[in-house]
Amino acid sequence: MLKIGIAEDDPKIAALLKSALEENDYQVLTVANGIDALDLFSSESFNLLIIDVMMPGLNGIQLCKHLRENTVQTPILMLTAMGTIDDKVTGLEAGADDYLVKPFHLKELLARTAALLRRQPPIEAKTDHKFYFDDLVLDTYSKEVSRGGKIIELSAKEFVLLELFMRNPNRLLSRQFIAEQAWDISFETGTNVIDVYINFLRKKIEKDFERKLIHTKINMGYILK
Amino acid sequence: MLKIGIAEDDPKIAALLKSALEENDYQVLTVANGIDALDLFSSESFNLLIIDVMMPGLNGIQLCKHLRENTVQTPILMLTAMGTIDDKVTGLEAGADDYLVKPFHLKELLARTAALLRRQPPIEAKTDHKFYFDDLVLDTYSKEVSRGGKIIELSAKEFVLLELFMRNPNRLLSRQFIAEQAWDISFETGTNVIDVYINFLRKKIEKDFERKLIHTKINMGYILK
DNA sequence: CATCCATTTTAATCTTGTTTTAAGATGAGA
DNA sequence: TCTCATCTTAAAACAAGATTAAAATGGATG
Repeated sequence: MLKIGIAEDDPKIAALLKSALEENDYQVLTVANGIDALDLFSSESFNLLIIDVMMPGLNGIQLCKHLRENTVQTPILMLTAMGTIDDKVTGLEAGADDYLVKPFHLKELLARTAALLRRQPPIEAKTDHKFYFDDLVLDTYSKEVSRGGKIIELSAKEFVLLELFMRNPNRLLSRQFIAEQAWDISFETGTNVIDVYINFLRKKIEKDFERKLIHTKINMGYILK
Repeated sequence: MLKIGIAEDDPKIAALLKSALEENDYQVLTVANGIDALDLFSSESFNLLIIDVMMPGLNGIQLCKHLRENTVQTPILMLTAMGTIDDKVTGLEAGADDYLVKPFHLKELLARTAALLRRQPPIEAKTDHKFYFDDLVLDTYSKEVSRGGKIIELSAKEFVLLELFMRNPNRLLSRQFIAEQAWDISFETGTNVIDVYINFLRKKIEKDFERKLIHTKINMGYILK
């Protein structure tokens, strides 16, 4: 069952929303202020959050920002008071996915709710943006890498580095180039991070496999081939 | 400074994007319809184009196609309305590099913008990184050399030296010139590195083959012919 | 705020191969 | 034949990269 969290300080509106949504077979939890909302929405996982902009303590915008900063990805529907047109911009900027101006018809709320929930599985639709090389697959959306069908766990930096190679197959990449692209350093530092990370990558993507993919060209750089 | 062009007919969204991007130190130019966009994007050069699909006159897909036909290679980020999932496919087919479904988080826009800008044109792969002489091929992209289809492994210095010859076929290269170009030494040192490396090269690229390619001109230098 | 854990970076060592030096051999031209 | 430039080879000097461990960093958690 799909689970919806509501942050709304007006008890009448909160009750109205709750009953309307429950009638449509959603499971609903409500909180009456921003602080409680932050606690609840951060600790439990929801399919959708409905947040009122005007709340005592922590308002909807601030709440929204905090949640996004805590990497909460749940779709957020923002409820704004009429007249505050700029709330739309601010709300979206803070990380909301849609907004609704009060007063609204319950019908519209239900429609938008359904739309947002329907939009959740677009992760499946995002099957593009994959790079293939030999039996290695790198997906820039899910940030997943696999070789021969077997998922390989990479850290952020490891992923960025491998992505660079996958975007430039059969091209020799100098350390200088790699440093600029993956580490944003253009000057000469005495570091050997790149070597270390090449080593990390090799351990993860080559160790248990037959073919080597990342080759060293001494005094030149590395090449994926 | 990196320059971004935006084609968006909704002035509010356009302003929002502009200010967000400018805050991140991009230079931004906006146009409000497809026709103007085609004019501007064709005449001035940008590092990235952000194009809304829905626009009066010329829509984003058409604009994208026209630009690509005019050999504009700039990365394009397409903005599509919610729900029109197929726009994604159409957009990418028309030549866009990425797409973003409205409404979106500014954070995500900025992330994708950065990603697209970081990505350098892999189109480079197609053009002239290859030098040919007789049956010898030198590829500056992969740093590979082959003769008669057979791969030849060269060290960095050997490669640089051969590249010098391949860039100057049928030209007599003095030791002085070679020293300056390949070793960055302009003064007279008592070294014989060049002779030694010519010998290394000959062993690798001539030993197993019929025709000699590097010829000695006593008291003058060497020539590839 | 203190602690934990994973990630990222630095540093040091070891191995390997490249680059350079040096010196004797070869060969071309006078 | 003699001389000098070039070729060849081997060894020395050097630097690059692999690898490992340890230190620093940065979130997450209580």
